[in-house]
Amino acid sequence: MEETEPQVLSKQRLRLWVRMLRATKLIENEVREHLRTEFDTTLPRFDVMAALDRSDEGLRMSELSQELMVSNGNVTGIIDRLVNDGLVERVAIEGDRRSTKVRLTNDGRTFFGELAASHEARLNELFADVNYDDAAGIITRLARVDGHTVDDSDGE
Amino acid sequence: MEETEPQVLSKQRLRLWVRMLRATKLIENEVREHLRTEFDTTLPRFDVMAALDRSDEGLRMSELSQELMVSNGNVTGIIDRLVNDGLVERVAIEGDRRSTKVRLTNDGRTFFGELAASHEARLNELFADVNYDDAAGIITRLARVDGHTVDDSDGE
DNA sequence: CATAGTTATTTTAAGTTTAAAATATATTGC
DNA sequence: GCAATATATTTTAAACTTAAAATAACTATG
Repeated sequence: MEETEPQVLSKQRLRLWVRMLRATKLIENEVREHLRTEFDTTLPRFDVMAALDRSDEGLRMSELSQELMVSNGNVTGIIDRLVNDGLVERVAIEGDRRSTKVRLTNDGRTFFGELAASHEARLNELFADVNYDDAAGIITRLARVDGHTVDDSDGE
Repeated sequence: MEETEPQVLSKQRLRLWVRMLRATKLIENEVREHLRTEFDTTLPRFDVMAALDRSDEGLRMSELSQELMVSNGNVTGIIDRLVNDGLVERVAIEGDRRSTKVRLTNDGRTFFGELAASHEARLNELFADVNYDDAAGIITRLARVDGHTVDDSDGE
């Protein structure tokens, strides 16, 4: 005995997607405003710095764009501006002159430290109505989502 | 007796947010590609048409931007292009010349019909590992998220 | 009915994003 | 070593996005 009404299931999945988009957009807008008003920075810049902060020796541009799931050329412009602001630096890679590693400067790491702490605090407010087990429930179920889409080679 | 480790809860909420972003971005990228390769259109255009399709007499620009949770000026450009493609039309509002309603043309409604069906089918594939109850579980929990953020006047 | 204030939209400037083309460097097969 | 191919990044053109400023039209008040 399997599904009696595949149409119902399909609609339910559509509802799920709309819900995911709505909840994400809502939080995202709040986070964006928080970063703008409190730190005069942007969400894309935050995302890039967060990825770099997670790595010690820095990342290649291609690693960065894969990690963030954005297009290749996109990262270039954001890094350019972060370099310009002195928050990020490009470091030559021994033996491959096509590529450079990109990493946070000391200033960048300090700045991102403040950002991250404040960001976590803000999220903690926004998710005030979601307790530990609620979060665990969503996390577990969402994990089921992203296994089915791309040929993701790195098992991060 | 309340929380023993608020720090742990805060971290959990941060993990939840990262998960939500990741899952959403993953699906979004797939949907974007689907719309591009199959219908030569974009996700923003789809979102606008979807909102218009849900209303019979059309929406004002401000209603549209609220519905989609994007900035005011953003919608202008997308509508301009959809009008240019003959999928959307602007209709004067009796008694208020500041504003016009925007609605799908017949062509637009037909085109969106195909889009929507194919979109639902694609989502159904992407969420293949999420059954009805999984979806219900996420939907319920995510609903708890977006009640706590904005001063949302319309109780949709 | 004129002025002040409000509301609805568009325009603007800067930044982000994508997909595709171009550039530069490595690697592989002769 | 040289040509062909592959890899890594940047550049480009078009679209999208935001926040803020500008424009236009409505509403209320005197």
